[in-house]
Amino acid sequence: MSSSAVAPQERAAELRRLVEHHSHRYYVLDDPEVSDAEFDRLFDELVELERQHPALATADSPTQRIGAPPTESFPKVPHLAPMGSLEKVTDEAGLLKWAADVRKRLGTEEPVSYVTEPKIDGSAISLLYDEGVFVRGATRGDGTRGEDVTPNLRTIKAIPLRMRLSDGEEAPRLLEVRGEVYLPLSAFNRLNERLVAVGKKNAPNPRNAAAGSLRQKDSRITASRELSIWVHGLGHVDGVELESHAEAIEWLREHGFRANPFTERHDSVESVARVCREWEKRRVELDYEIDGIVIKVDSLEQQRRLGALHGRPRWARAYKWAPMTAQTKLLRINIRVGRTGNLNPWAQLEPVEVGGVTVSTATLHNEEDINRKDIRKGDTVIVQRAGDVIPQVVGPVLPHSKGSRRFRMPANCPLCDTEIVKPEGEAMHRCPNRACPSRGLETLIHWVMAAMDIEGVGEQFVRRFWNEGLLRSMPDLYRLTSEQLMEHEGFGEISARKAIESIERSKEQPFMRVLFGLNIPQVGWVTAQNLARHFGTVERLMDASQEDIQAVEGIGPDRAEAIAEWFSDEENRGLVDELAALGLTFEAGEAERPPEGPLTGKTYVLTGTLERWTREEAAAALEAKGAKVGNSVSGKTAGVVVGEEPGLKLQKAERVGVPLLTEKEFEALVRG
DNA sequence: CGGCCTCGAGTTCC
DNA sequence: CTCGAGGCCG
Repeated sequence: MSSSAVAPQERAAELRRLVEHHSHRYYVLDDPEVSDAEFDRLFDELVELERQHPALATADSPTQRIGAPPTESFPKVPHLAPMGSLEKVTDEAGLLKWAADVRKRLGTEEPVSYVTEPKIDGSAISLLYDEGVFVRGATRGDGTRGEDVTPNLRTIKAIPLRMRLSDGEEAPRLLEVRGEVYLPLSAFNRLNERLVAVGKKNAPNPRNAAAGSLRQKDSRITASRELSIWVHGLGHVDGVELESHAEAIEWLREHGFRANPFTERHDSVESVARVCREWEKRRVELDYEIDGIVIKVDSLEQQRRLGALHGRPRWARAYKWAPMTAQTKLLRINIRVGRTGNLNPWAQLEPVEVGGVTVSTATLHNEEDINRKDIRKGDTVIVQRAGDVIPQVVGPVLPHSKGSRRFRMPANCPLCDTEIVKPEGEAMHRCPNRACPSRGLETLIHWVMAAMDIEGVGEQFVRRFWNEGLLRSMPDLYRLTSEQLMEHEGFGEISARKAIESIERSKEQPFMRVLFGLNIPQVGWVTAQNLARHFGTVERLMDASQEDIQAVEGIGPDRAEAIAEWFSDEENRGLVDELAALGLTFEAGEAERPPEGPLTGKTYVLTGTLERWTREEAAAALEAKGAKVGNSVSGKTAGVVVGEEPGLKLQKAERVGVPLLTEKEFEALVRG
């Protein structure tokens, strides 16, 4: 039917070659040569041609990746060469011990090279090529037999359906390629968004999502999951002569396979150790999860001599880092009432080690968040440390614990029994009772710790004397005597006097700190400073109208209203008067006037640790020149000072294009 | 009104 | 650190 002069057979072969070529550029090399539209045009033409001439639709045609009918189960198939698992080491000592063992077995005179590659947290698979054509793919299974998931693997575009061969080159009779199928983090996030949008359970982590996607009965679902693959070695091979692992990786690349770009060869174990250390920090840069580094002896001849023990090769090790995520039991969901009256649910967990520390509690933010993730009391949950620091509950490991129910915020405050309110459209529930005991206590802690920074008087001190009934408000603090303290265990004459002295000294703290400590809604550190500077004295602030307040930098109608309302309350006015009578500072001074300097109007951000400066010293030096020190990088940031072990702010700065400063450049800046 | 940016509030461990 | 939300600018 075709009007083309070219025979359909030839045109199909041509199209298949082109589609394969561009697909390889796009999915394996990440370096496309043609537009997506152009690619689609070629692909569509091939589909149409094969529709008209069904005989042309061979199994290795790129059109045959999707559309296999659902299978009932996955048959078990043997691996030609066994898929061993790797012995692991967890620290440098273990690595060096292994290297020493390798040298001993090979003879200490013999040089040994190693190859390192990221250890992908995905699903291990083996791909079988018969005369260069992909015919079967299987999971690891028990190492000798795995599950045949060929239709699903065919949907992964980075897996060549046919090996790339150079002119005249003959494909090996049989070839096994080993690799790790994984779900890129970006695809994982998209998947979870989709699942949640249609009311389905989200996947707990990319590894489970990858394994689950691979075992879908319907390969069309697998096709929608955007899986990819890194290949990292060969199993059984017919007639290919190679001498080293590095050569094998190169050979795989040449034949169309996708091998990880961070595969590196090393001549010393010290160099290997450095890579293991470096990647523990750098792993967040990748769009896939890695949980360690795989180290292999490079020479295949040495590998053969080293052999295996209990199916585990002596010539390779997995250097595994402490996990960033862990599973543990959610014992119960507790409620804390913050200083503003907000109700914060938090998880009491069975203690578990995550990233090197033991975690037993984690915030759960609010009711909506808990139910979006569908976290329930009694569930086994996944815990991770966000940004490597703050523990967070990612989600439940299904199924839920027996008889569990969705979480509901209590109707009444757990501390004062007042009915809880939740403003429409807001995420937080709150206890509206301003006299709620929890708020009083939290306000005092805020005063002592955050605002006044009273040395030797911390949270434990406040809690203790609160419970004794000696401390109910900020003024009470200034009426404490050393005699009263000495009646309590742990306070001698000296420690009691010291505590009272530092409380006394806090009266010298500047106006802005006092304002911050009053716990006025929506007034934090910055707004307190702006208010103090703008009004100068507390009298002027107390008498200001809402419009007056709105004239302050950074304050709009919402904050102005909250502030005006706070100062119109009789109880609050009484508190201010009482504190003023006790001698606290209610007039702006030096602290409220930031120095003018060459850097006025500029904001800098610090990340990592500097050699010769603490964070505070560096911030003070910048502020002395008139600069502000910000916490997050944005397009308006004047520069980011980068120290050792920088955090995510460095990447943000690079992305946004903010200038980076070394410690030297920073010093020149604050000196000049 | 949308999109950035900044600020506030709560947060964990040792 | 992260989230949510208020403020501000175009």
